[in-house]
Amino acid sequence: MAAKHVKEMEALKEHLGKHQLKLTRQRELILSAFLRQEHITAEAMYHQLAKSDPHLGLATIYRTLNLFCDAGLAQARHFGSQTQYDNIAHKGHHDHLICTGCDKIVEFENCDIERLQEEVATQNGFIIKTHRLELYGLCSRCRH
Amino acid sequence: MAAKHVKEMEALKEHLGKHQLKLTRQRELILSAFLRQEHITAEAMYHQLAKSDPHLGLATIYRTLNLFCDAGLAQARHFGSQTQYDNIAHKGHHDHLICTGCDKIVEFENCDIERLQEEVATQNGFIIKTHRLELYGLCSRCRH
DNA sequence: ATCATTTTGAGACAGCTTATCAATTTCAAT
DNA sequence: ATTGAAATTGATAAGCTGTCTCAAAATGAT
Ligand SMILES: [Mn+2]
Ligand SMILES: [Mn+2]
Ligand SMILES: [Zn+2]
Ligand SMILES: [Zn+2]
Repeated sequence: MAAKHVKEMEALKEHLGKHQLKLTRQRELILSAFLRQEHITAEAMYHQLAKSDPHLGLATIYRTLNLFCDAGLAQARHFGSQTQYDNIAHKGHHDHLICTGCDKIVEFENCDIERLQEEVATQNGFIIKTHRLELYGLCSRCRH
Repeated sequence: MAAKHVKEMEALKEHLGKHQLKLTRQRELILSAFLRQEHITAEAMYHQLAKSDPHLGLATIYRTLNLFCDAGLAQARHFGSQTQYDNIAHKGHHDHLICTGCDKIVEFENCDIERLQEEVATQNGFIIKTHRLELYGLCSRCRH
């Protein structure tokens, strides 16, 4: 319990230190809840945490998840109308397959695609900083 | 002038006919303005058309651009916070390189990437219906 | 020309996220 | 341990993009 998510906590503390930010009870709480998820929206986390912490504000959730993005622990992804915060703390970069039938999300990684993306960028004089690749379709179960 | 965009106009009329919709002055006007663009937001088109047609409503622009999507002339893409309507009337499918410095958008097409996407989907039991691939970075000019 | 149906324009409304600001908390310096 | 400047929080207002509402106008089949 005490040894859980220590590395991520250290990463957060390092970011806080570099930017004159403070470690608060809320930030610790939200971090530990966030690290249990694969992807989550601010709203979903708000309702989840409200059970044990009814006074935690939605704005604080948003602020904190955005802070995690700055710290490199999370990545904001716009699936549909809401922002999903993706837990990339102990996962590398990855992209997503999204089932439009049941909203299932599958993560994948493909070096060949990444390499071709770089090629395309170079051909056009660009240097890629980020990218988004989302494949929308039907999973095996929803196909029927 | 009169022979411009005839094919797209016919495509629109065909769609209207099939769906009991009517051809209006506004739809003609918005179509001809839209076909001059590569990508445009509803807001941008609203301001552009307001010069010659101050009473054209923003809701009408949205409705009409969405109609073009249904008719296969346009495709909605969510870059950042706004929806860009992409003129795909006489272009096939394509993806985008986006400069975060100057907002320049370069279109590209890469069959190898598309093929690898299909592979990834198949491996995971998915059948792709659509996808989005956006590469964000700096163009040659903005790199300095 | 008639008239049922569709469309329009203006503004209200909705969903998601950020800004505001007084009160509280943190933490470095005593 | 106490102090106090600076950062943070929570409640809520505001912002932004896009859709809905509805009375008035336009369309087009007859
Ligand atoms: Mn993910
Ligand atoms: Mn395009
Ligand atoms: Zn599914
Ligand atoms: Zn640029």
